[in-house]
Amino acid sequence: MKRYNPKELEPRWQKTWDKDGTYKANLKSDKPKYIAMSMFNYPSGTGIHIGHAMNYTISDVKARFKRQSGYESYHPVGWDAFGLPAENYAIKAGVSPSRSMAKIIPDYHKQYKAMAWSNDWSKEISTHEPEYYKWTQWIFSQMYKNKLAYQDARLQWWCEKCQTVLANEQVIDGKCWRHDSADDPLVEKKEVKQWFFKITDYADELLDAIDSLDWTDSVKLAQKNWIGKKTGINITYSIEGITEEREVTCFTTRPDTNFGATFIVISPEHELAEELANGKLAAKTGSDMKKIAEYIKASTVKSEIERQQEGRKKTGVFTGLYAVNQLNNQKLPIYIGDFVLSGFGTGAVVGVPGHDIRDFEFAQAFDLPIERVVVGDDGDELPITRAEQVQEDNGKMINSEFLDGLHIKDATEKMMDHMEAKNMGKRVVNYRMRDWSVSRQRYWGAPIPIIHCPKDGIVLVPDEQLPVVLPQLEDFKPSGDGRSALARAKDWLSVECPKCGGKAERETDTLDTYIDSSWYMYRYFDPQNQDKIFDSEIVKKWEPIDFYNGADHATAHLLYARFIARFFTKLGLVNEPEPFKQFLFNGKVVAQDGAMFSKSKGNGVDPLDIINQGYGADALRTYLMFAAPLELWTKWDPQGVPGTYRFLARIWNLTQEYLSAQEGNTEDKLTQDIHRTIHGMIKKVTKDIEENRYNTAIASIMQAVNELYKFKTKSLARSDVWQEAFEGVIMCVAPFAPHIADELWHQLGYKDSVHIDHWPKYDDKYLASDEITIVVQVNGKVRANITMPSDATEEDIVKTAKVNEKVKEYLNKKEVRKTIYVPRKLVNFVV
RNA sequence: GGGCGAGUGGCGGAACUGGUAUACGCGACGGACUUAAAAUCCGUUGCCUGAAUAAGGCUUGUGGGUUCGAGUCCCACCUCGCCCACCA
Repeated sequence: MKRYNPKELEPRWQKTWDKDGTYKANLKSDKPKYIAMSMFNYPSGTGIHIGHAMNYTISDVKARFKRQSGYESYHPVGWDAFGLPAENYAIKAGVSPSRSMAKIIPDYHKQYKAMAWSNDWSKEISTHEPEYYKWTQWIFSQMYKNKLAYQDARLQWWCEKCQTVLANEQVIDGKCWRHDSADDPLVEKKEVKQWFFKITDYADELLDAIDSLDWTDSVKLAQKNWIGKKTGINITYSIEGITEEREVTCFTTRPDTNFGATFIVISPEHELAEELANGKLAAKTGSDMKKIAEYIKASTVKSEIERQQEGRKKTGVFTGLYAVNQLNNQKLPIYIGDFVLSGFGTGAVVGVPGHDIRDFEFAQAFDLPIERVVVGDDGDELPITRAEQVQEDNGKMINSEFLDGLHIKDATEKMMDHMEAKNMGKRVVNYRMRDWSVSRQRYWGAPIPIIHCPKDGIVLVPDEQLPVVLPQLEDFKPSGDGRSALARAKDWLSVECPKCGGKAERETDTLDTYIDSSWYMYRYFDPQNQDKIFDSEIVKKWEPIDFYNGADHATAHLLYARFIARFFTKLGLVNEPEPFKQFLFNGKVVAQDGAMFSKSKGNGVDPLDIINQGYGADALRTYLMFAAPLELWTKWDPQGVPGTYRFLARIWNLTQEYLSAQEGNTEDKLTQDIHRTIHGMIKKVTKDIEENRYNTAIASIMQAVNELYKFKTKSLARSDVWQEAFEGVIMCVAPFAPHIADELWHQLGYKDSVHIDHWPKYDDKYLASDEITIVVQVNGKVRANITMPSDATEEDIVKTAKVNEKVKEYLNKKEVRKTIYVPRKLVNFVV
């Protein structure tokens, strides 16, 4: 008998599939289409790790399942090759990033193939190739032409180590996401001229569509929070006793509490603050210009993390000015405080210390009055002196004249109506989301296709001159003045202005790599197109992506991709505004102690090691999909792969036994049992894979195999029903363990691959048994099981249950007050 | 601080719309084969009392509730994980 030897058979099948083009997708096929993919990989040079093995196997199983089920199934492959890690690695190693990519990517090919991911290699893409980034640049041009790209000088997060600006989501705990260890520097704010995409124009669209997405709920919620839509009111206050006439406008979502307002705080970046600091304005009674200027300076230098380290201790400075609350003519002193953010709302807030914790803390720090205007569920009406009395998000109004007695929700509406009628304020909507900063001052990215002309200003590179090819440089370190290394590429830099033909200079910023990854799924459908970004006809046939998964990038990447898809619909390039029909936010594999696998900790698990130890990719894939539900984080168990290896070997051994058995008949009872087992398995596996519950799908195959081992002790013969059983098991296990499946499929006599168009069908008629087991309870406790013919009536069942010895004991001649009967399942006697 | 999710054997985890809790796997123990080991196969394995594969009791983080019946539904609390975080 041949032994199960993955080391021999796996490479052999990989070659065969390659040669036969088994996984090549025909995008013009008449079959129904299906595309499953995981977020593409960033080739870092360290190879794939167990986390990649997890991610890509998830979408591969899905793609294989659909391919077997008769779909034209496409499992694409590509590389997110631009970006900082490759560039930093190149700086360190002294090799250009393009050269190191040329070396790294072929290594990845080997690893992907060893894992048996059913990729269509003929359509491979990489974002760093000019053929690809030509179209990334084209997207920028389209944005610019549609007035969705603009340049603006803004305070940006700046990482000293990266020498580049960072998006908000790239700042983690006050540090750069790439440099977040203890000895790394904190990020700073720096004023930089940046290119932006106006994603905020799409905020409502992006928000409204979220509910209808078939995505992991936590991701949908994260997207909603990221957009952060808030409806409120901008209240404008006039300022008293000032040298020039001024107003201050505050945004609030809680105008109902406005009778409790006792002060106003503006952000250090507020223009009023600036005017006070440079002496343009002052209170008639005098403002401490020096103190104000010092405070502003100190707070801009202060990093985010320093502010956090100070906890909630509020700082600020009085301006000498007062605003007037028109509701009750109360004078509200105006402060400058750094807890107020300039980027949200109007950069000014009205302080209601009785009902907002931050305002309360500020009031305590500056000894400002605290008024109660809401009584919460606790009924506490006492003056507010402690923090835990603050913040009633439910309650009724007091001390608020015409609002008294109203619930806060109704009071909010009434106050907004009142303020709008009296011209005190105007309803507004605010978003947390800002425009997408797309400039990076780094070398390894797609150059922004812009030319700066002394005469014509900003000029777009004409489409026919794209791509603007990234020049080969010896030294790609940032230039140090805030510009990328491209600023030193003098030949490249100097260019003829497309408008006037005069001497001009290229833009030296490159595009954020999130743009590369926000449209790559479309390029998969037409990877070689030289004339267009892609053929819309093919894309419209294949969109949306049916299945997408990943363990990271729940907000930024997915939101940007959705934005680009919506932009593409407006350009008529695609039909579907939502690019990903289904998104699964899968869990990660972590070390046994719960720590993340990482190179620096040296606790990584290399999938290739496990394969080469002799367990094979099939056992590894099966273990990863079996260990836990896909959305859960899993701890790596070194005993796990041997376990699934054993399971596959059991299938192998049993099949060998069958193949060397004599031809013969299988008796009816056994035939029935085998049918029930196999068809039950097929039903469960089909449903479970469909619903992304791979762990229980595998469990039910294991269970069926265990059953077959029992059945074979009765009689194992080369009969139709046994043949059907082995084919069923092999087809069901094929998405998880593709090599052993195709090998055994051929041993069973087939000449084609199990992986195309071979998914078993089940028939419910085999699932029915002629006997049913009924649970009998007395007072809700299980006391007996009875076996009844499957056509037994309720009357029969209850009668039989009642006379059961065990049950009789518990009924103990007492009167049965109530009998509950659950059809074909259970009887419960209440005494 | 806010939001979301999860607590089930020694471990990873099953359990459909409330109906036999602990499927499947790992580990452990026992047996068969073997000179021996590995591999393989067959058993046992939630906890407590019991000699018992007799019988009984208990058990899904804790405490209450609804129900004939609760891992599942409701309320309160505890613990852990993830995400966001001075967003007005």
